[in-house]
Amino acid sequence: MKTKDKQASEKMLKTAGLQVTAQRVHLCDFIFNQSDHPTAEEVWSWAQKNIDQMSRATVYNTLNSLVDAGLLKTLRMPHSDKLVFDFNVSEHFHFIDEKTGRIEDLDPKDLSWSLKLPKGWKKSSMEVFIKGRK
Amino acid sequence: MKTKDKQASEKMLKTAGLQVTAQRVHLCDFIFNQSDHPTAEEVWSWAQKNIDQMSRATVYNTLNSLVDAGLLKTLRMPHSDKLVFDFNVSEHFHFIDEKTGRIEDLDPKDLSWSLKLPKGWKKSSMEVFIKGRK
DNA sequence: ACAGAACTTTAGACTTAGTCTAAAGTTTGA
DNA sequence: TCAAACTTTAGACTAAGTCTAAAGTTCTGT
Repeated sequence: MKTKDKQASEKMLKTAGLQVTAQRVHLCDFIFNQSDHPTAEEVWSWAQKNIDQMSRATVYNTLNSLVDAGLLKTLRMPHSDKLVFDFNVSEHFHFIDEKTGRIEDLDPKDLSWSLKLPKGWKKSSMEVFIKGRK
Repeated sequence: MKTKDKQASEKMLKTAGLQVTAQRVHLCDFIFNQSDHPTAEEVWSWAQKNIDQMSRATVYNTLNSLVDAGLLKTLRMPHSDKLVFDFNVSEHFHFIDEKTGRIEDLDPKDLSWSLKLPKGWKKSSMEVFIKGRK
């Protein structure tokens, strides 16, 4: 791991109020610098190959801590039973390539919408998945 | 099961090109007349209580056959790891009540939207989940 | 109506993704 | 520096769903 990436991960963890541990720093480096919408199992399988000591529970604990700290969001895709993690935590939508299953971010500016909910219902968040081909 | 419901289920199965069996007729009656966005496990637990002979595999087989035949759609909700079945197969969107987890259909007329995809990308379908409170 | 083919159902083993446990190790802060 | 708080670990466990192959049911052609 590059020194600057290591330092960036450490800083991010600290800023988020999380303890800095070797395992978390390694995982953050992968999640934020080397992966794209990874599933938990992808993170775990990377960790098994690339980190000497790392248990499955630590992977899941770390992912959950990062979500709780607001550094990651979880997505559940209509086409798969796996939980997906997204380090883009600002509002945006997702495109799923039907051929490859690959997930791409869509700029929220590219979807304009207006919603009329029944009286008294209040929207707090919104998920949009576009399926299609490239 | 009411005679007219039984006949309706039989007709629906036939029309869809599926063999009519006692198990499928029972399950269809529940799915189409007595449930609302059920999960597979809800269907299975209903079946255990209400049908003498019914294996878990039959519940899943039947649900999958109904999906293949276009009579049901599957949904994967962002907030749950369970597959949900929807007998409303026409275009519509979903509202999830944050308090209860309950899923409500939204009339597609109540969400107007326009999407600008990158050159060459083609949308084939779209899922929208609104989370909020009532 | 009958035989054989095709399809469906069954119990229970299996798989996959993820959680839990409790003991050992690490980090923090007075 | 020491204790409290937090984190990691291996592996058992759980939940949701799939698979298997044998037995049962329905369909098709005559």
